[in-house]
Formats: sequence, structure tokens, C-alpha cells
Amino acid sequence: MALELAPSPALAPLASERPRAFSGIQPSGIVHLGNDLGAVRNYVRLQYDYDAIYCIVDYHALTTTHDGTLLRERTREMAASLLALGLDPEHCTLFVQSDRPEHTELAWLLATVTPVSWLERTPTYKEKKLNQPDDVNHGLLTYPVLQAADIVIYKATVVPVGRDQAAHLELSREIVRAFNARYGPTFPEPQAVFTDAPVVLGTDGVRKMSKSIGNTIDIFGAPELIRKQVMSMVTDTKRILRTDPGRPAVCNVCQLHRHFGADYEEIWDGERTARTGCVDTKKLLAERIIAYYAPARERYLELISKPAMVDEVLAAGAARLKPLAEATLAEVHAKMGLR
RNA sequence: AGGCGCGUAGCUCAAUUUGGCAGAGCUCUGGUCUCCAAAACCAGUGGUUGUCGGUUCGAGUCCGGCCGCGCCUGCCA
Repeated sequence: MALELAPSPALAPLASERPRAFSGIQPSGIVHLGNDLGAVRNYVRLQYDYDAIYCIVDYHALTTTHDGTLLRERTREMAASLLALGLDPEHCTLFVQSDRPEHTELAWLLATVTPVSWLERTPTYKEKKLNQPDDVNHGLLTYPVLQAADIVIYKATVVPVGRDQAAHLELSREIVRAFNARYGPTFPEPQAVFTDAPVVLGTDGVRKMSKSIGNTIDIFGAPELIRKQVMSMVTDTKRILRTDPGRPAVCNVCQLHRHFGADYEEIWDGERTARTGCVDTKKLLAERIIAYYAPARERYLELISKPAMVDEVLAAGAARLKPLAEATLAEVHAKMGLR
């Protein structure tokens, strides 16, 4: 690499006055209702207000998924899902993390300014140690460093996250501060943008909707599947008889109705007064979900049957980011004393 | 690299000591009950015993190789 003064990474190819936002999403496969309401909807909205970069983080996934065929499949499914739900390559940059290997190099460089104790304190690390005690690999520990690299390699200033993710972003900010303190101002401290994304509970009504737990509502599934999943949802456990009044505040079915119609207050009222029963409310919810996602489902099925279309979008996204990533690395090399 | 230990259902484990039908709890599925779901009760599904070979009439169990995980002692850029 030529020895030169750091080029200005401000000269983005996506020349734009909009602040740059970065967000990573795990390649967990086809998205479910919780993914969409909790994150994807916001991604779609934010792509019009920010210079938005969305990254399918397959390097991160390697800390828990060790089946190459499965990972590749899930990465493509995630990409197709995001495009089907409205991410528009004309308005945002969507790419796969491992298509920009500069992320991992920067992670190594950032690792040298990051105390081990910061990482050992990370709640997710402790949690994973409990969840997969036979596979506590180093990637799990260094995960937040790679996360920081993901963000700052594009000098993104805005990171849309749920409030539960605030701690992770704080660690990224600390790593950035540690780097800037040692080598001079280089990276902007990324700011969390808290979205009002709800934590969507699964069909069990207790735990967060999650593919690994198996409590999902699969929005791209066949209508019969969605009906079956909605009908199996846990409702208000105190409402036993049809004539018992319901409590919409604790009924997950009622909560989900918030997202599928302006008339949810009326639906809640029906539950409270036992004018309607749980079956009525579930059937209505199922049909609304099916109708709402029908166009996206069609797009998804189209995209997944033509993987070349998806791959093309991903390749273009990675190519667009290449100059940015290389410029940042060149600047960092110069500051750290690398050739 | 060497020493010790471990590997059995999706999960937690039993059966290994003394070779003799691979089992239990939870999860899951179905049924009863409820407007549904949950809870409760009843029933059922679920296994290449990490893997390859050997000994034996017979191996989850004994022997050897390999793979994986943990702990310990080293070596090294």
C-alpha cells in the first residue's frame, strides 16, 4: 500500500449531507414477525433519512454457527427477506460483512486498545458462556470489538438500536475513545438512535420471539402456517371462560394488534367487556398478518427463487463501500505505524 | 506437544463398578378440559450411545486409533 497522508474518508461515494447510519443484523435466516416489528421496519424507515448502511454480519454469526452450508443459506434468506420487506438498494447500502474483509483487520487493530476486562464484563458474553459452555470461543469474547470496527470503518455516527442494546454501543464508544486517545482523533463516537421498536414476545407470550426458541410467527410462511401459529399463542392466562373479561395489557395477541390496524383500542375494548373472545381476536390477527405481508411474501418467494438477483445487490453494496473501508484502513495504518 | 477427565434423545442426566432387551425427567406432539391458548390430567414421538476399528456368543460398558470439549504442565511466532 502506498505511503501517503491519510485520505479524507469524508469523500464518500454516497456523497450525501445526511448523517451516516450503520446497523448490523445477524443472518438468522428468514425473518419472522419479531424481526420485522423490532428492527426491519425501522431500517426501512431510516433509509430515507440517513445515509444508511445495513450489514448482514456473517463473521459475527460464526461465533455460534459452525455449519458453512447453513450459514450461507441463512445469509441469503436474510438478504432476500430484507429486500422483500422494503430495503431499497437505491436508498441504502445492503451488504454482507465478509464481502468487506477490512472489518476483521480493523477489529484486530482495535483489539490492541481494548482491555480484556471490558470484554469479560459484557452481558452477552456472560450469557453465551452459560448458553454454550462447550463452545466459548475467542470470537465470542472479541465480538464487541468487531462490532465497533463494523461501525467506525465507515465512520458512521448513528447506530439505530433497541434500548436493550445500549450497553453494547457504549462499549464501542469506549473503544473508539481509547483509540482516539492513543493515536489522535480518528473516529467519531457513534451515537445510539433509540427507536421505539417494541420487544416482540413470541407465541408463548413470555420470551422474546426467537427462531432458536421456536416461538415465532413466520410472516413469509403459508397462510395455514400463520393461522396455526397465531391460534397457538398464549393469551391472558387468567381469562378461562368465554364470559371472563380479558386484560389486553397482558395479552400478547392484543398487543400485536397495535401493529396491524388503527382500531386496536376498539378490539381491546371488546376483550375487556367479553364482547369478543380470544378466538375472534386471534382469527382477526392472523388474517391481518397474512394480508399485510402478502405482497412482501410474494417478493420474498420471487427473490429466493432467483438468488442471482440477491447476490447482485449484495455485491454492489460491498463494492460501493470498498473505497470507504480502504481509506479508513490506510489512515489507521499511518497513525499506528504500520506500512 | 504431553498428562488427566469427559462425550448416551432437542436439553439435564441414568445404565459403565460386575459386558446381557438404552432408560427417566424436562421439552416437543396428540388427547381430555377451556371460546382459544395456558395450567392440570392422560397418552405418545424421539437414539448411527462422538467416530473408525478390535476383543467377545454378545460392547453404551473392555482395548486401540481419530475427532471434539474441559482442566493441568510445557513449547513457540
